[in-house]
Amino acid sequence: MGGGKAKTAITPTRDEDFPTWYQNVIRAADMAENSPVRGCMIIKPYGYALWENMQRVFDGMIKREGVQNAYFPLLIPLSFLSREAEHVEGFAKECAVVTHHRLVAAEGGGLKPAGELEEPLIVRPTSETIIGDSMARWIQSYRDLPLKLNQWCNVMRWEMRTRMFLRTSEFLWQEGHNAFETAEEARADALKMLDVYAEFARDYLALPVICGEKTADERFPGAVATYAIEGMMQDGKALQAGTSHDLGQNFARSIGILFQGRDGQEHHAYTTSWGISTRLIGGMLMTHGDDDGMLMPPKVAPQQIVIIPVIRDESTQGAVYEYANKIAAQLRDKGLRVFVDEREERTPNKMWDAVKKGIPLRVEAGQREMEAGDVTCVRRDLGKDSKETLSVEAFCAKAETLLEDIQRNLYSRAEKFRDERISDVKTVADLQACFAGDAPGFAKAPLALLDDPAYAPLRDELSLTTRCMPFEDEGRTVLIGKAY
RNA sequence: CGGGGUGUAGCGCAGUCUGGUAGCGCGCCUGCUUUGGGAGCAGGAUGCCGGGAGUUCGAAUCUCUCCACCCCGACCA
Repeated sequence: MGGGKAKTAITPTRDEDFPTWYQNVIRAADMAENSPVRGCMIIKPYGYALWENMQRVFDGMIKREGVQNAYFPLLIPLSFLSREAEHVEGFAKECAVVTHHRLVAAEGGGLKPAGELEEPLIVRPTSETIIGDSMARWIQSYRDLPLKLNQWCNVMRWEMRTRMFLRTSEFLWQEGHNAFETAEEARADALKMLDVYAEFARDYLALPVICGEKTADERFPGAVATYAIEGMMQDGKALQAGTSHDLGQNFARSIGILFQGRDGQEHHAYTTSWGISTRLIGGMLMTHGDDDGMLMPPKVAPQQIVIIPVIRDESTQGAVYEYANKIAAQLRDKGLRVFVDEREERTPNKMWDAVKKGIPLRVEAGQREMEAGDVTCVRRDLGKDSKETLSVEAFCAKAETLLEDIQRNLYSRAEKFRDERISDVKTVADLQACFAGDAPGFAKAPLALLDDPAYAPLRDELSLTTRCMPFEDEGRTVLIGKAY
């Protein structure tokens, strides 16, 4: 290559302007777009297919943990929210409120609400209170415990500033709500569900995450303890990718979740709640994406393999399409998700579309391959240098292994990136030096550093946050970084 | 809620200072030539220039006034 900069599919590049790059990857991959409603997003079919795959995998994982799915209302009576004092304080400011019902024609055209509700309803920002209300009726005896419920739904938080997938006013998630007889069981469950999150992130989304407990000021409103998985994005910032809360008896007390125990006495249940959201999609983008666009982890990729029939002259089109579809059928028999790109579009554009969408494996099948019984394939993670031509049989035999290899590669390079950007610091001065540069990553400090009087001013000046107290250090350290 | 900015074709923007028939790039449509890492040429369609009021013979442009959205902070999965 000459001295010129390589042409990238996405401009600006990550180095030039990370936030703009992020937005442009979403658009280039056709995952989502802004909606007419402030702060909300439209998830397009390609983005939603990714979410569906994530749901399918994760739903199976929690069912193995004995969790049952249910569905609770979108609207929650205002009075429910106020039951838990800390909870109200944490969420009140970001609630959307429904105060009226029914629309009638207004004078001068348009519509106006007709009746005012007796009690305002809030659009759920999370459902501890309304699910707790049902739990209070469903749980009577220790024999009803544990009760493990989950719902896949949308929630709304009226955020000041929104960013696609990472923070939107409405987002999709799962929220799990479990109830137990003892404090120990609840604590173990909160930790267990965090483990499930870590496994999901690591093994399916190829996201290396650090598991830990949140410091008191980062805790979920109303929780006794909040555990989180934290990821590092390619700009060095932290992303909280999932949380699991030990709610102790706080919610049970305020909502009245009581059961008669083995001792014949009434006791408050111990509850947990845990959630992951479409934010994980933003996390995957910022972890795996490159200057040519998205990179989908094979295990959840909407399309694992794209086959691009290369047409040189129209007389061969039918035969080449047939060839491509035959290969696709063989791969689908192995349970792989395959897309044959028969769109009426120029071949180079189809290739770039596949690149920008981050389809893990691209297969080119033209007359050349057809005559030899071959395919040409390229790995998205390694780029065009990985291009190789091999027989259909050989490729089909190898496809699953290739995808597993891509999955592993995505994880290990993300892990390497992260590990190179975690620095040990001992003092506030170290911390300051650590965040002097542009993409500092995380600092790992002794827990006592938080009590240093010089810490808070520096934290505010550099807008640092404590991410978590990693389990790997048994609570002796704290991870500090900039966050999304 | 504070500070800054932008509203003009589907998208991205110029034009506004200095008023005079609405422009460019991409995309889209048609045709021909092309097609293995982002095609070329020719033709074509698309605009209440954010809304309202004013000044003027004449307003995208000047004045007033609403409105919407974006960015930076405080808040957050």
